[in-house]
Amino acid sequence: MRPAPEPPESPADVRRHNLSRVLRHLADHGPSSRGETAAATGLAHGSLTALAADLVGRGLVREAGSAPGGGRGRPRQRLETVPGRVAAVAGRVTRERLHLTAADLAGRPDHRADLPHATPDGDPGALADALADAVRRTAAAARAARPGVHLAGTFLAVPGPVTADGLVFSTDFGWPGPVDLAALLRERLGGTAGPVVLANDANLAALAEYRELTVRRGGGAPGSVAYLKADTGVGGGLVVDGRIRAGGHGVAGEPGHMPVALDGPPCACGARGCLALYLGPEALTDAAGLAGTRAAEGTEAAVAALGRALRAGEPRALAALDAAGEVLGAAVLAVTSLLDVDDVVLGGYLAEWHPWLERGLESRLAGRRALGAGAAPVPSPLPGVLGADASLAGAVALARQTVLADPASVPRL
Amino acid sequence: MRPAPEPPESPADVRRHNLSRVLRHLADHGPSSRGETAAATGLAHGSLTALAADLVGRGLVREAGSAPGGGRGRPRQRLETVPGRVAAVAGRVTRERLHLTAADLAGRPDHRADLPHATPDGDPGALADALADAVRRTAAAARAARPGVHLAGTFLAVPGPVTADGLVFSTDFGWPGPVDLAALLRERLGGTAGPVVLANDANLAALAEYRELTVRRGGGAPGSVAYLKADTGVGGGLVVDGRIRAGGHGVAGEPGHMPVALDGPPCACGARGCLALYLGPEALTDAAGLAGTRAAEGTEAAVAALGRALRAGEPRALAALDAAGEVLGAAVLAVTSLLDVDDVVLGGYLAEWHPWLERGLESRLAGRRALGAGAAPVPSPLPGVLGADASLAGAVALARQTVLADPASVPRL
DNA sequence: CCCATTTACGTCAAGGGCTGAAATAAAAAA
DNA sequence: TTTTTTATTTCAGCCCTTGACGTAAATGGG
Repeated sequence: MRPAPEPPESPADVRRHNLSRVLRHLADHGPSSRGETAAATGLAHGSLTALAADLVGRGLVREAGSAPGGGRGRPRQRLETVPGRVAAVAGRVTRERLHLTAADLAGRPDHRADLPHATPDGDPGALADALADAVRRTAAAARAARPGVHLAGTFLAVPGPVTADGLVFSTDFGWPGPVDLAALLRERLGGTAGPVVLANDANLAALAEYRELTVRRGGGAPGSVAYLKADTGVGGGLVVDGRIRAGGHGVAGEPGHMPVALDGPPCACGARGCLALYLGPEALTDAAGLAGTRAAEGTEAAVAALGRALRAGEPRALAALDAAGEVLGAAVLAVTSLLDVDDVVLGGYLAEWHPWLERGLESRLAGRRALGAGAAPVPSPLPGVLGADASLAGAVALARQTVLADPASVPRL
Repeated sequence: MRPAPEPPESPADVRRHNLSRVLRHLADHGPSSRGETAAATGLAHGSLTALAADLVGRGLVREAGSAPGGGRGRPRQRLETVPGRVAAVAGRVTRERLHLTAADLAGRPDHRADLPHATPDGDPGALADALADAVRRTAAAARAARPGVHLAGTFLAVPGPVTADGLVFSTDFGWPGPVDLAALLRERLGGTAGPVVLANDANLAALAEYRELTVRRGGGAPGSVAYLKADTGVGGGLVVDGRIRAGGHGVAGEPGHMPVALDGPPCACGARGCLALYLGPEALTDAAGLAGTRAAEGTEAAVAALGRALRAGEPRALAALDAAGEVLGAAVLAVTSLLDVDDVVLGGYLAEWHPWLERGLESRLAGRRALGAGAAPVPSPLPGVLGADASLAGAVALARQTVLADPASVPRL
């Protein structure tokens, strides 16, 4: 693809790396003194003075008084990150709507907008116009609410694969081929609100659930998560060593058309027994006996009806979820065989209906450790906790990651 | 796992990176002048003078006369890598034998040894003793043949997963739990022949086939390959961005127990419809009607018999391979859905019998691009070209990668 | 109340790296 | 032989980290 541009390294890169190292330590481990931070990062004390001064100068870090309960000697001055210094415009674009928010890097959303975009199918320019307008509005609101805030950029979740070059493929928008939506947006925004970054919505949801999981477990080393969701379709994403892995074509971790049954029914994609044929909304609602509802009121209504049926304990619905759990269990085995991830997280209605999937999952995954006592354990899939906002949270997480990776991108005050 | 040691960066790391950048350019693109190299790497001319002098001082690079056919002006002095400056001990350890060789980094093997090791099952110390002895012998031969050669280390392919910490799990050797074989070997070698690096044999085979593929295609940007092999069992490996990805537990890309059939037969691992139940040597020879041969003469003989049957065109053998091709096709779809690799490479008898697998593969993979014109193409699996020596070649490739990543590890002359 | 002790942090010279401009080297053309 | 052209080397300037040393700011004993 790209002609291997891999740039040379310079002293400036060393600085970037070490600034990032210090800022990430403070962000992940809470307030700590210069000395503690130096010890934790392996940097010399002298370097830490300079690095801390740099971060303070950019408004990213501040002194938070002396640490309590010290013994003798000069008390430690604690450093902490400044919550509101940096924000980003985060968004989610769907076929019909634009969800936008300005969030600080802790993830607190603000200035939320949720508007329909009546842009004609297949016209990327019109969508870019609507998006640019909404982004400008959100950015302006964020700037007005917190004067002096640095906007780290515009991070958008889009339905469809995004390549390393930023091209978006999306049949959702009626685009037959690749569209450089980021470039269209940049043209219209002209550098306001910083760089424009697009990513696949399921990948961002994976990142958000990954972050949620690591925060809940108290930080620690970066791990890996495979995310598997179903709502309007079956999708997924992959986070390895804390970073989204989308593959060269942007479709890594997309399990919808992974075959799980050799002699399964034929799929529109040309293969047979694809996962989507078992876990997709059409298949699942039909299996639960809601084909009539689906035909009459649409797929979304049928999914809602299935949810009600499950809570009511209707036998056909329960049986359908049992079967789906088994298929999901097989898919989880395939994922863990190939990817060796620490965790598998479910999203969409797979998360919502996790209690009813557990029996089927268990029947496929129980006893699976038997072979090779020391071999990798197969993680039980965990229900995601972020719901429909996962990809929006993922956009914020990506913004956070971007700033933490290069604190020097934030201007000096 | 590890407590996130991520070290700080210093000017020395810049040097390491840029030395590597220059040496890799020369290794991958053949001889080129300082000016050309500077342009290709993005380094300043002045820096290149110093970097080239450093590499020359370590004996890794030499001047190769002026470039032919220049126009006016001072002719370009070409730089080229020195083939014999660095070698490594590469090896493959199986249940019964030790294969060892000393190879220069271009991959030319030398001083090949292939000896049985009659070490009692389950005794890592005895295996380490035998290995250390063979490694010492090979290293001594390499040093004698080329005085002054730098030995970059000992790189060994082992059957079984290797974790990031170097622990080896191997039921092949009758070890019930993890063994730090590298540490045992280091104790015995005491720094002779450099660092000891262990890696999974299938992962190394994947690396070797990846390198073979990129070299054949004329270099270029690092890509990704999924490797799928069957010989005494079903295994595989994963190379992404030119590097082995083994996952946190060392089992990424191990497809043997990936389920491909929801209602398939039960497997010893506790799951159903595992890939190994269709492509493993027992399953395949039985399907071809060679169960009798297998019972009488063993699995290896049955596999050989199946090879003869295929070449003889026996219908049952051909039918078994057709069916296996279909299963393999489904597995390839699963792999490409989850991993978005550029290529899938087959190894073991899957490579050898590729002609007979093609029909089944084709029937599963043809027309698979239909969905989403711009979506990722599904690559047709390619037969590997390295045969049984793939993992040994992979050990050499890993040695090469290690030296190219840190030329400063080679001492000044 | 003062001072020694202890701990944290700031300062600064030294060492190494990269850059880019100017100087030098080496060949072909005039 | 001189000029022109192109490649490479040299060197001053700047940035980064390190580690020793000095200073700041507390506690506790006399």
